[in-house]
Amino acid sequence: MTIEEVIKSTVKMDNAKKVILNIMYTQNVIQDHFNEIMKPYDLSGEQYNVLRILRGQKGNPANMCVIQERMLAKTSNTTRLVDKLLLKEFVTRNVCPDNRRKIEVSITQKGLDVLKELDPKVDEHERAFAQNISPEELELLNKLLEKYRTQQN
Amino acid sequence: MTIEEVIKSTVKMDNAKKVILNIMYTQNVIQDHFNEIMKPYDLSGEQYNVLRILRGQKGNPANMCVIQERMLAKTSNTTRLVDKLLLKEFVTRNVCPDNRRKIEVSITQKGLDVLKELDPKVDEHERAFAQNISPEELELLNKLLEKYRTQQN
DNA sequence: ACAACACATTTGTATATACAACTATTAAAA
DNA sequence: TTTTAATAGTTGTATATACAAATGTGTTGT
Repeated sequence: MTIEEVIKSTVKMDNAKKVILNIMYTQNVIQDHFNEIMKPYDLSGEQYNVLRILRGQKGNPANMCVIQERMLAKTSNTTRLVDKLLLKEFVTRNVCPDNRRKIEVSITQKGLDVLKELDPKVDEHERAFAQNISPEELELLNKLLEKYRTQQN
Repeated sequence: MTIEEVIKSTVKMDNAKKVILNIMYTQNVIQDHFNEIMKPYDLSGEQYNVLRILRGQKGNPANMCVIQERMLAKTSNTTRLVDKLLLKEFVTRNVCPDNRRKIEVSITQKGLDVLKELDPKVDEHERAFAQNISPEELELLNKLLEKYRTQQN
């Protein structure tokens, strides 16, 4: 399905506009698919993302600002995401003893367990899309996207 | 900047995962840039999108479900987006005389004026990203994205 | 020591997304 | 004709995004 078909556009668009719409729409499709996976676990995509970052810390706690800078959506509100994860007992939150401005967030065993259960489903989600194109095209797509979003002043 | 640098990942990711993150992140970058343009006009990206669809009707009103199906985010709440546009007097809303379940939404002159003022800025926004890659690469990117999101059962 | 500033995080407010439940209207079936 | 079902849109609730203001803590300069 072309992007024109998706938005039922009758007029011809140039490629610059089409790429923007294609990226926006593809992101929507991916996110909807991902949310379907998370739904039975009562986790949002961004909550999952925070858990994944915490697991990546390999036992060390992470400050709020560390979590923030590793997230895709740079403006999301880490405090409130962590609040939700706390309620589900997937993380712990403590004031940093060295610097009382900082907060140490750690993933709990319960959080690790849910991630482990999700791992194969997330892998499958990633592979499902990737299988639509060849490995060479996959690599090309990565390169093009990285080049596309980098302002060449 | 590669996607690994963006999310400060230390571990190696495979291309399937990288493409997903690249698409999600690129969409974020585009959207942030677009929101910057809309900000002085007190319009959100989705509100702009609704106005653009209404202009595309060329004088004819659009039902709520027509607007809905032409939007990128298929789950967004058209009622409330139109509410906001009504307050700004960018659209009108009337019950359809032939079928009282339906609503006819039309863009006002004030709405058309603000779109006209935005047109060059939106064009410039689209071109700014497109200029980072060649016209051939732009076309290839479109093809790859369309292929990528289409399940080949 | 104290003021001024920087830093880390939280809180408030508006908007948007996700999705289910609800209302009103029209169409179809019995 | 009455019931049932389908359609179009609205409303409610929870979560997330966007961004500014506020809070509390640490650091630096005088």
